[in-house]
Amino acid sequence: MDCPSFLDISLNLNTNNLDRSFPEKLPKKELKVSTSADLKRKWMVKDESASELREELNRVNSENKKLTEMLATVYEKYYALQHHLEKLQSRRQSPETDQFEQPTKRRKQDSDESLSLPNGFSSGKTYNSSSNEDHHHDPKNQLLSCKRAVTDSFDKAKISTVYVSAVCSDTSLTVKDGYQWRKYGQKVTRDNPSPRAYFRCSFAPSCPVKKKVQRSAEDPSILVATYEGTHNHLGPNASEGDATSQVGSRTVTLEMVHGGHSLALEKNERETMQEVLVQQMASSLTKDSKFTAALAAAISGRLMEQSRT
DNA sequence: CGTTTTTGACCTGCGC
DNA sequence: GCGCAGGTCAAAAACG
Repeated sequence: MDCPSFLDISLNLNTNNLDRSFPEKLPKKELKVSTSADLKRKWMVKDESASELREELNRVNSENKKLTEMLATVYEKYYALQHHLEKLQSRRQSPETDQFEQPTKRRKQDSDESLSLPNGFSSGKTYNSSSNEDHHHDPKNQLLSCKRAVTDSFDKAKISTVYVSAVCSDTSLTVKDGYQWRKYGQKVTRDNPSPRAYFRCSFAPSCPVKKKVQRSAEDPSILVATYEGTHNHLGPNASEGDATSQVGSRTVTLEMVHGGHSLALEKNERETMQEVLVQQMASSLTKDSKFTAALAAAISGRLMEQSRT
């Protein structure tokens, strides 16, 4: 899958411009130093360091290229996932072709859910999109946040569902959203081999919010978190629940445009996505002790060289 | 030792 | 009324 043109995924380090500047400057200096043997020796040292710098720039350039390729791969995977969801959405709209439809009896509540995407991907019932959770879940933090509006006036608990990508091998069933949760139960449900975990906000009983987390039966790499209720206390700790921490845990989230059955991203969301990816890469690099050590060594080495000349 | 997680038992609501 | 399935409780275990 090609990256769309609106996404400039190259990491512009301006190394090419620097590289081009060297040949222009060098000859001028060489003319001057040719009159003095000492200056000539000095210049030869500088020339060596210039070639070193060129090598360094070449190395950085190739690294830049690799990073660009990595970023392209990330985009590729993202769009594949998006396409997959789009397919599921279209299946939902044509129930006669819904291969996931459960022939057996279901509870009324579940039947509502089965009207839409299979395996709890969405709900035929519409839910309120203005719940507190939705405000707390920054678009950056959510892979897919399917918002729904409550039509049932008796349902005072606002419900929202969030889809989060997760590592398949990770069986913890935890969705980092900044809040602290206490697990109070786990159950294996009939239509999904993976267990469903039940969480209460750790501020309970003063905070009534509950959360259910279960792997999607369709795609085990996706965790489906269902939030019920509204937090009646201050929001999550920024250091815990902000976009950076989510990025760090390899969770990339986006809002899904639900009303028009379209998965097309709004322009600002694309920019957000781009920012998130750049942050992710920067975060990965700064967390890599080898990289930072090498960078520090290179910088200090260069400073030492300059101080000597 | 206090807090959190696990897990089997129990409760509740729905369909037949 | 019965059986099934989801949701909750609470004692025990695990953890820091």
